Formats: sequence, C-alpha cells, structure tokens
Amino acid sequence: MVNQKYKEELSYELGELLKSAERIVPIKKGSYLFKEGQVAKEMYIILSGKVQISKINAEGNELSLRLCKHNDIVGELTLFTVDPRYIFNAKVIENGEAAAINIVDLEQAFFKNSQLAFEFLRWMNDHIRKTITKFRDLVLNGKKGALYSTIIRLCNSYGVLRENGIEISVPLTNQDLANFCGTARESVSRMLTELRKNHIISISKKIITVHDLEYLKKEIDCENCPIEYCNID
Amino acid sequence: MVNQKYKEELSYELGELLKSAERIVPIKKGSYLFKEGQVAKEMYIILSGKVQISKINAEGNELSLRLCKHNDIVGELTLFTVDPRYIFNAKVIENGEAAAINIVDLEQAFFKNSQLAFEFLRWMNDHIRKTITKFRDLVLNGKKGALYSTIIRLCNSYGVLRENGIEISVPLTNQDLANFCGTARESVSRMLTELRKNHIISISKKIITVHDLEYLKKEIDCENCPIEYCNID
DNA sequence: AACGTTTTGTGACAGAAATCACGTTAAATT
DNA sequence: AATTTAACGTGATTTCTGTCACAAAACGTT
Repeated sequence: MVNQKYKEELSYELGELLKSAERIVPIKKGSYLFKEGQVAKEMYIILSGKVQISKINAEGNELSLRLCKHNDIVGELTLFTVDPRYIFNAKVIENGEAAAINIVDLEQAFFKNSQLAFEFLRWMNDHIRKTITKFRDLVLNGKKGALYSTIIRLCNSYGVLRENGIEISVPLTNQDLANFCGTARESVSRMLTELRKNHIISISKKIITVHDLEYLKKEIDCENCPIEYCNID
Repeated sequence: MVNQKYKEELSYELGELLKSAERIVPIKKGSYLFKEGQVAKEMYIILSGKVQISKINAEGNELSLRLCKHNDIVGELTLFTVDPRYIFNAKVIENGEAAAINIVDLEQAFFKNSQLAFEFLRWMNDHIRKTITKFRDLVLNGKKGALYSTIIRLCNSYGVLRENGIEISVPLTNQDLANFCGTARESVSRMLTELRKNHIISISKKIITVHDLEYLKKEIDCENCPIEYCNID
C-alpha cells in the first residue's frame, strides 16, 4: 500500500484511484517516466514535480501535448489495449514523485468498483474535451492562434497572480513553446518579441508574465470556456 | 424499451449500452441531431445513416471532427457535466436511425453496472487515442499531411475494395475535405489535382478511389497504427 | 432540353511561416 | 573569472497557404 502523505491533498476521485496504487516512484528532472514504444505496465498519478508528454515524429520534430503536475494522470492511454505500449514520451522537467498504478490491477478494480470506474469516466470525459478544444485552437487560428492559446492555457495551469500580471511559474524556452504549437522556434521568437513590444507580456529568465490576458483571448475568439477545459494538463 | 431489430448487429459493448436506450429517432439528411449550445439530454448511437460532427468558429469556418456511421456514439461529451450542453454540431448527411440514450439514466446505469461502465471506459479510451493521433497529423505535417491523413482515415472507415483500389463510399466535396483539414477549399482542390495527375487517386461523382494508399502513408510517415485508432469515426 | 445552382480548377497575388545564416546574449561548467 | 554551451533575435530568402476572381463543369429541377 502506498505512502499516505499525499492523500489529503488529493481530490476524492484521485484518492479512490490511488487506493489501487502499488508504489511511489521518485522522478528526476531529465529522466523519462516512460518512452514511446515501451511495454506499458503502469499508469501514473503525479504527486509532485512536473512531467511533459510529447511525441516525436519521423523527422525528429517534437510535439508536446501536455505539461502535467500534481494530481494529473499520465500513461492512461495504455489501458484496455491488447498489446499495451506507451505511445508518448513522458519527460520529467521538475523533480518529484509519482504513484504507479498497475494497469492490470486497475482494470480489475474498475470492473469490481463502479464508483471508481465512474470517477475515471468523468476524468476521461473532461480530458477528451480538453484535448479537442486544445487542438481546435492549434488547427483553426494559424500559428499565432496556436501560441496565444498555449500561453492562455499555461496561465490557467501554472499562472500565479502578481501585481503586474499573471506569471507562468514554469521556465520555458522558445523551443518548448514551439513544440507545443507545432511551429518553428524562430516564429515563436518573433511573435514573442512582438507581444513584448506591445506590452502584452514580458519575459525574464524563461519565465513569462502576461500583462494583458484579455488581448490574447480576444485575438483567438476565446469563448471563455471553463478552466477545466482550457489548460495544458 | 428499444426496437430489437438492430441488436444482433451490435457489438457486445454497444448492446449493453443500448439496453439503456429510450427510443429510436429517425434521422434525415440535412437536419441536425443536435446543435452547439443546445441543452443536452441525450447521447446517441447511430444505427444507420451517417452523421458529421463539426464545430463552427467565430469567423464562420467549419472544422469537421468526425464522420460517424452505424455503431458510432455521438453526443458523448455532455456526460458528467454540471450544465450539459452540446459543444458540437451533429449534421445528418445520410438518412437513417439513431438510438437515443438519456444521459441522466446513463450516468446512473454506469454507477450501478460496472460492466457497462467498463465497456464505455474502453470505448472512451480508444476514442481519445484516435482523437490525439488525428490532430497530431493535422498539426505536424502541414496541410498536405492533413489531407493525406484524412484520406487514409476515410479509407479505413468507409473504404470498399475495388479491382482498381479502395473506394471511399461517401460522397465528399472539396469543401467537406477542407473542413476536415482546417484548410482552404482551393488548396484541397490543388492537392487533389496533383494526386490525380500522379495516379494516386481518382474521383468520380464526388467519390474518391485511392489507387496507391502506400504513397499517401509514406508521405506522412504513417506508422501503420491499428485501424481502431486510424479512422474518421 | 433549358435553366439555375453548386462545385470545381486555376491563375495571380498577398500574407504567413519555415528555413538558413549568423551575431549576440544568457546560462552553465570548469 | 574564464570558457564552453545553450538559447535568442533577426535579416534574407524560399516555400507554403490563403484569398480573390472568374470561367468551366457538374448537378439538380422544372
């Protein structure tokens, strides 16, 4: 049974899920929780630290899909498959711990415990909704729309309110942002320069502070959808 | 209780789901099963006919997300939400019938019946995996990649083997294809012209026949993922 | 068959975005 | 502090994609 120290901080649903957890693994910056193609035996709940989910294509371009933190579930897409293999890379970008849940056990737990299955269904539903709205932004509004949408989502997931705006509390290089947008590093650099020039954002030590979130939202016809669907987790 | 005539054709999982169905509704070409923003009371299983799921943005551009047929589930994203509203449009493009499932009843059914919840979880998991791979193709390989990926998926969902190739058994205009790719109609027209010139495809009466699927797959570095994840449903 | 409507193909052009190149700045390491 | 490495900014150029315009073709209807 798993260490109890995180239990209180978890939502009820995750608490239920965590009862199935086998062990806690430490995660170290730079290492991978799992890599594409590996046989999948476990799904993870991030307890602390940060993990980036990404996919690398044949030309070597990396597409980042999620940036996960405390209470996020990763490796969930391997459930219910005949030959379970991870289809993405999970790179640790900040030290922490993750609870590992054996997927065979979990599938059985779902079967026995409809409360658990129900909560996971709810999570899955939110997750797919989030995924679709995220990609819609990437596809429909060009590269500028992709970047602005990414910044808005980062604010919703990692924003800390400061007197001069919202600070995104994760250091991100231009290349990191480019990977989230499916765009070139140089294009991101140019767009960020323009945003700075117009005092929409400012950047210091790879930390972005957004001074005018409304501007970004207006530019991409943001519908102000609920924050549960508009984040980068 | 629902009409029995379709039961035999359904997979086991859908059969289970269908037990919760309340009524069968006829669907007529040109009408909408539901529209974005409407209060959602029902989820549907398509029994026959075809339904296109799409989203229209502020500028009036339409992005098509799915093209659904027999045994596909639509309207599923409204489950488990506090103020359930449809977030997409479901336009009927071929006459048929759909089984309507009350979402409140269904949520209760999931809670009571873990078998049912389990099967639906499996479906959701496949669905999100499919969604991610689809959008990845749209984002990473440019507009040509988006079109080729869409054609490959259409083959997997609606392809009929002919002596000269795979016939996509749904009439599609260039605009329809453009909507699936998030691209301009004229761009699609040009790309299709080029594919025809190179004898990769041919088109007759809005029906595309693919003569060289391998060419399309090679161009977008297709990994030959399982057909369950590479379709347009 | 004649008509109106929708769809298609294509040229011309403009704007967006990727790529290449390279000097500068910032960060990490010794 | 000095040195190496990584990240950034930006001009120049090329490629890709969208937009506009319009004629031709296909389709549906009477």
